[in-house]
Amino acid sequence: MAPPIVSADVFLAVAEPRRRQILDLLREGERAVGELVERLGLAQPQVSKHLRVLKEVGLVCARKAGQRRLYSVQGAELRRVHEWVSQYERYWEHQLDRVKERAERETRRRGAGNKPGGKP
Amino acid sequence: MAPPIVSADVFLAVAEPRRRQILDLLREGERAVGELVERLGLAQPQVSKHLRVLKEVGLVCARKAGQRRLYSVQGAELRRVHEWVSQYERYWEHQLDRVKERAERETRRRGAGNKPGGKP
DNA sequence: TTGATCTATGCCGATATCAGCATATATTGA
DNA sequence: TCAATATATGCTGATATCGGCATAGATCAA
Repeated sequence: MAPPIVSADVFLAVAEPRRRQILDLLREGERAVGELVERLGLAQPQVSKHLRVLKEVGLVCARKAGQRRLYSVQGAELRRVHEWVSQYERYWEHQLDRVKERAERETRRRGAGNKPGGKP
Repeated sequence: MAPPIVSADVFLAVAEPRRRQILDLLREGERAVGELVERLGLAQPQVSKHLRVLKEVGLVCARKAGQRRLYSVQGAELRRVHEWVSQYERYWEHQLDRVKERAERETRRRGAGNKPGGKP
């Protein structure tokens, strides 16, 4: 994986399932690369590359411990994602309201959908 | 944009800035493709393609109104994103705690970081 | 210093994605 | 039926991304 130049974007970083997995593992606490490799069943270089992407967007940080690097979550950047997606809460909360709204849309479609009364 | 075969994934769908823009516009209410084109300053085919992706992951739905298609948000799928990212709330809430934790890590690093007392 | 371990980087090929352009497919109205 | 409008789809080239593999760099132990 060549040095990610463009993708300094949290949304993109998190769109990768493996990277979400890595973050989920790190939520348990600091982990060395080797431990992540073991638990992900992924090759070591791939894990290092994903970690690099995560580091570049500020989602993880690393500290040296002997010959190992211990990575941990630095999740502040996820706040942007949380704030964005939270704007859509009303679309899954109050599921009953959604059903109702859907029904209304149905009605509208059948009733005044094309044109109020104008049909061949 | 060829028919997206693989990317039936909400995280990926939402990783695209334009698609988030589209959703944000649709949050104001139903919109026809043409209106989105106008407000996004993007070419019509591109908008249609992004809408298709959003539709395939269930983030929007369309209804016919004359020769136009009115798209609206169907945000229930975003719940998955919200739930995932919410697991990381502690990383940006209580900023003071974070500072404290960071300080502790610093201490650990300096104190017992490499090896308790073993240093050239 | 030498060798072993742990991690990062570089290169490769396959695939996906995006924008741009042309064009096909409705749908409406004359 | 024919033209106009609105939207969808197909094709193309440029770029990004991912995994696999080899290897470089760092650190520790003897």
